[in-house]
Amino acid sequence: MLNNSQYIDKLRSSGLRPTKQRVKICEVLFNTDKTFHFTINELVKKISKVSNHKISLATVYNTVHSFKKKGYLKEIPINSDQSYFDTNTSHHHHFYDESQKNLIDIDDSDVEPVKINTKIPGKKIKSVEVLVKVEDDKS
Amino acid sequence: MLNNSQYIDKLRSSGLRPTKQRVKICEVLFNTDKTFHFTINELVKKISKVSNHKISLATVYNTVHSFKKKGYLKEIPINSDQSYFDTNTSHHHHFYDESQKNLIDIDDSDVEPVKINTKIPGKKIKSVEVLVKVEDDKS
DNA sequence: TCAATAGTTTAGAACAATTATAATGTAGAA
DNA sequence: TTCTACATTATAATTGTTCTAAACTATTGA
Repeated sequence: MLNNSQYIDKLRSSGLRPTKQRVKICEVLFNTDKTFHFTINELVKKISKVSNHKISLATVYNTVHSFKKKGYLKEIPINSDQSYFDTNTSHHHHFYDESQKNLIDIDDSDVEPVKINTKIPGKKIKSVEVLVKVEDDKS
Repeated sequence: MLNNSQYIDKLRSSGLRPTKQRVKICEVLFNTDKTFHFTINELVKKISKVSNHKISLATVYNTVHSFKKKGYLKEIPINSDQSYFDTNTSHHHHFYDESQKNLIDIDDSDVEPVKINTKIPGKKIKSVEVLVKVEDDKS
């Protein structure tokens, strides 16, 4: 929940020029209490709903990728025809409802720490993500 | 590690006609002690290495999808430009080395049971998969 | 204040993975 | 053997994403 000048500062301080397009995308992504999941397509639609000045698809891709690189967004590992991104960059997990193609956050505190009793020589763990696939309970 | 007539039985018993192509793909996928991970592209290459009668790309896609539906293959949830499949359909997890785009199995016994302390009304858990992303340890 | 320049945006082309199409082929049942 | 439903095939179509190269703009420093 920041205002534009704060987005400008944030962008500048991370080495990204605060262009109109980037600030607009910040507004759409971060001007809310809730974090959310989105695909590029959904983001494009949301932008055009909020703004009358359209941002080109290439710019949306570029911006999402640079925000991901800067750590403002996370990519969620699920198999889908599209990539999902998450404005919640804290450590957490997901339910994925395959029937409705719906993603739901699982708070890190709702998952007991995952203990991995094996390792790969020369590699260190970067992240541990749990994906819980659910389906309709017909019982 | 089955022979062709066993694959034929297996296919027939799951309602899939044992065509030449499906039996050949069974051989390529399951005629080994080790389970492995593959993309459709890699599978196509492997088939053409083993056999001189080529199977069309569409058939490989169709077959992999029907094998997945029958539970002979699992799709591995990672973000990539291609889908990864796994001949190991038992419950297990993965390391993903992003720098080398390399997937490594983690035995279920090497991961302490993942306890999820929340649920979604009306849904039941279908699977719980852990993806551990690793990177080079420069320390 | 005003170029210079390096980073950005853009439309559209290109690309790659996957799916659809529709004609031909084949397994299994009668 | 013949019929029918299911499979395979080559190819076209589709879709998500990346590339390209020209136009644009934020920043620097003269």
